[in-house]
Amino acid sequence: MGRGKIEIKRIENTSNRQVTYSKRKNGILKKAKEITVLCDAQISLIIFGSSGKLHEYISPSTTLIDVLDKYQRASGKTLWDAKHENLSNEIDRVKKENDSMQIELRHLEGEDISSLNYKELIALENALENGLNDVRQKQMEVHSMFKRNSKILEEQNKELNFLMQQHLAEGERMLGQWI
Amino acid sequence: MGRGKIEIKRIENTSNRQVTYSKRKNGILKKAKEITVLCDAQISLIIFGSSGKLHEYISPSTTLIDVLDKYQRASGKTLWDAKHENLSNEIDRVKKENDSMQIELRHLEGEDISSLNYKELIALENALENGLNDVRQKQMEVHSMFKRNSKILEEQNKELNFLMQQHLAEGERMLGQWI
DNA sequence: AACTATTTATAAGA
DNA sequence: TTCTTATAAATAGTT
Repeated sequence: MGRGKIEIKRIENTSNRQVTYSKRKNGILKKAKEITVLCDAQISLIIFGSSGKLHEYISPSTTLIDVLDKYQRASGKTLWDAKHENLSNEIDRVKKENDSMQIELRHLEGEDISSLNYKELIALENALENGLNDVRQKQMEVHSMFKRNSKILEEQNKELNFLMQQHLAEGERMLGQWI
Repeated sequence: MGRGKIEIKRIENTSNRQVTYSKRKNGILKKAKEITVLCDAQISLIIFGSSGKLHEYISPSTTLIDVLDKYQRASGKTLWDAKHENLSNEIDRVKKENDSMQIELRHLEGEDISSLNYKELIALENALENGLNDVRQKQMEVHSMFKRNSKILEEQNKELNFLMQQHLAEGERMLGQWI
């Protein structure tokens, strides 16, 4: 149907392929319209060119969803449910991720640690100590900043000396409990 | 395209209409196949004749679901029903939960704490200290258990006394840095 | 984007 | 339905 006969195989020349696509796309859309009018068929035609551009035809007085519903009933294949299952699986996956994070969080917050063995307990302690060190270092950085700019450092120093005494006493007390 | 030209309007004669449907249905299916091969287009064609019989063509190496997914993305139209929307929403919700837990975890592990303000830093420190206390208390419980059953307690005690001296010295050192 | 020689699809008939 | 065939329609290659 043209100056020459062509084989039905991929057209390698890109611009040729695009021109042919454009022509035949119009052709098939026209055919789709004609068959719906002539034979009152119900039709859904969705085309993506290699560029990814969408072209569609849905017969009038219906919707794609109607066609797909009818398709499911007629073919016995499931469309929504298959999609549905994929989503459910993703939810399960994310929820499991969630649960394990929740457990880790609870452990870091000191809850449910009875279930841990000694090795896990040590690892948890290390994680907490590291975290605490980082936080305290950060606090110290913040504090240094204040220090440079503050005139009331002396007052604070006094108070902190007092607190230090308490800390030391507390340290003594805790050390007594250590074993 | 035939012995005579026909108007594109419904063919009233039923058997004529069915014959034409059958011919044109084959024609459009052939056209659909050809355009996918020639232009590597992705295509979904679903036809219901007036008798209700289903005919379809889906381009090879894809599925109707793939095409419909792509269709949704390209057209912005929603095909999946409310059930789907609910599931999608749940995924979003759970993923958000996930993200905030992840952030919290990272903070407890001492990462990304630069973004916290001082108040948040204090709260984090408290959380970590509480966690650490709980963990250490648990460790102490474990230790007590050992203690009751162990003969080498004396040796450990000596070592711990030594460690205590270091701890106190360290406490002094840290307190010096505190301001 | 038009043109046109050919191929292809198909309407009508058998 | 299927085959045949005259004719309409689609389109490949060209400009």
